[in-house]
Amino acid sequence: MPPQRASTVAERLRLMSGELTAAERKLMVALFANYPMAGLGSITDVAREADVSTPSVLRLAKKLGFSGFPAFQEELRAELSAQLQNPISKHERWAADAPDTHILNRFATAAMENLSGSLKLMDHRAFDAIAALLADRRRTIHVAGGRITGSIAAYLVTHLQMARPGVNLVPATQSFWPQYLLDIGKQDVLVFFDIRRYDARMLEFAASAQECGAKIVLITDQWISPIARLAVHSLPLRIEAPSSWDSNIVPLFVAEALVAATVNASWRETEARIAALETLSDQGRRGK
Amino acid sequence: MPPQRASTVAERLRLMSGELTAAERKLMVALFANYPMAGLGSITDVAREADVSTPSVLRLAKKLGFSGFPAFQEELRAELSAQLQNPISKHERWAADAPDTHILNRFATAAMENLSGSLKLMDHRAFDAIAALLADRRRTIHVAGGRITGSIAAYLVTHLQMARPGVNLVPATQSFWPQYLLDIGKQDVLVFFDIRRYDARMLEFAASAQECGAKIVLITDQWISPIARLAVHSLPLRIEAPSSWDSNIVPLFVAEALVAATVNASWRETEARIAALETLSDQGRRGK
DNA sequence: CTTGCGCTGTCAAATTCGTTACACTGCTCG
DNA sequence: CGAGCAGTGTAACGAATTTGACAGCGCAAG
Repeated sequence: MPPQRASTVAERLRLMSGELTAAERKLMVALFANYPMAGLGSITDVAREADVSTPSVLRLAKKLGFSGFPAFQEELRAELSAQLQNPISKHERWAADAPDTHILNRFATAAMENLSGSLKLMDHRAFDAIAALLADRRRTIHVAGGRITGSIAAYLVTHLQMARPGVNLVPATQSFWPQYLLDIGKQDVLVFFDIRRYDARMLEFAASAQECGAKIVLITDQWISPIARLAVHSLPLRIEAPSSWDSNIVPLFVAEALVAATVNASWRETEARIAALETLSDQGRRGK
Repeated sequence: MPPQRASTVAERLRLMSGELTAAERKLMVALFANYPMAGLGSITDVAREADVSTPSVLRLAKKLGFSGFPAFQEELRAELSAQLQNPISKHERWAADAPDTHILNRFATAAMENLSGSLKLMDHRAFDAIAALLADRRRTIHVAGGRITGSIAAYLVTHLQMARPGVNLVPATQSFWPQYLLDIGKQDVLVFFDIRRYDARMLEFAASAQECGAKIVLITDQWISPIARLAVHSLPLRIEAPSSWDSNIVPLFVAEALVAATVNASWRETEARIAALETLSDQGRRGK
């Protein structure tokens, strides 16, 4: 086990720099030349880079207190990893005065990790392409969700309807689906929310819709719904939660961001619509 | 030599994400969880981290166009090295390769600020008290939302119904409200989602419900709905978004956290219910 | 000049790693 | 319902790495 005094390998090396032999100093110089990347190859690579023999590298590692070269290397990786890690891990206190184990704080941590994890996983060009589809007024939009995700789908529809005409929510009742398919045209866009416990019926529905010529867009979890095979664009999201069920915060996030992107993409047409909606709402309010 | 089309391994993975198998997706998720460090251990480590077998890692590497795992790893190291020398990498990146001004990144920043701001604003004892009310099976729960927040209310109802009996969604159609009031009893709990553009009708409804003896719980924004005067507990949340409309991510967050807290508070009773639900779902699936 | 000590590189053993071959599982299609 | 297939894991092989042992070299002290 490495000593606890100096936290990093670099620090430990500097502390010991007085007691290093010639070969070890060559190694140190080579390592600092681009730290810590230079230490991440095989022991052979490191030795050749510093122009010393392989055992010299091993001897240095042991001198620094590691059990062997792999242990040394793992420490380097851990340091680098910590350095790269998102500052999210900076334990910024969440709910004031509540313990870290409080459900609010645990959920907050999970939500943050899901969000940043999803964004790393996500292809932003797919996102942009979806927004462009949604902004295309020649296309009719249909949004479908399952038992749980139905609320998210409804949320997306509510907002999209404020931004553009021709937006429909696919009914939750599955027996309506066959007749609903009748209204799906060649240029239509179908947005599916499908997260695990994937619904086999929804897959069938997607297949039928695709045969009608509709474009399929999928918002799913990291394990990816089978509908992905039919979709022109898929967004895999992280949805883990410290709970009996999954978290739909990130799907909602995506829905909101898609609406905003859609509005941006067709601002000229949307502007007037939003203004008209405002007027109508005010009238409705005053009228009562 | 790897193909030149996509410059980074991450990019290549995203391009191929549609053609990945289940094990390969697990690897992708694990790799992105801390990219690219997660790929720098031995092939055994990488496999264990993603919970797949060693050959699956190798297969993915070959699928991406590398001659073998070492070639794949060397590419990752090269990327990391380049990234470390560029000061750009200091920017904690959200969506990979997307500019900071991309709507996804702006929304992500807003979501984080809303969440941490809400938690600092929130009284966690009020939260716990609400959870205790929701967990009390002697009380019937009613959840109401407005035009926008209706979806969030529906989401809360869907989940609460899985955890306990006696949970109702107040219908969105306002003309049903008078008759709905008939069913509200003395010990009932009414959860309102009311964020700005507060609905005057909802305030009236809340007042009537309170006169029936129901306990009012309010989830609102930082400007606080007038219903707060009637409520036994209020949770003010931050909901700003870089968009024409407000963000309901934090309200959804609260809904999910409340469900989890409710489940925790009455686990003994809930456990059996969840198990029964599982059984019924499976039967329903197999039965069809 | 010689002796002894410490450092370093060469070599080979042991272990771990990367890779290939094969068998099993679950799904799709006839 | 059975055959075929894609996908996955287990197990064995070969390759590379890591590590220990040993011998040569240089330096310093006697």
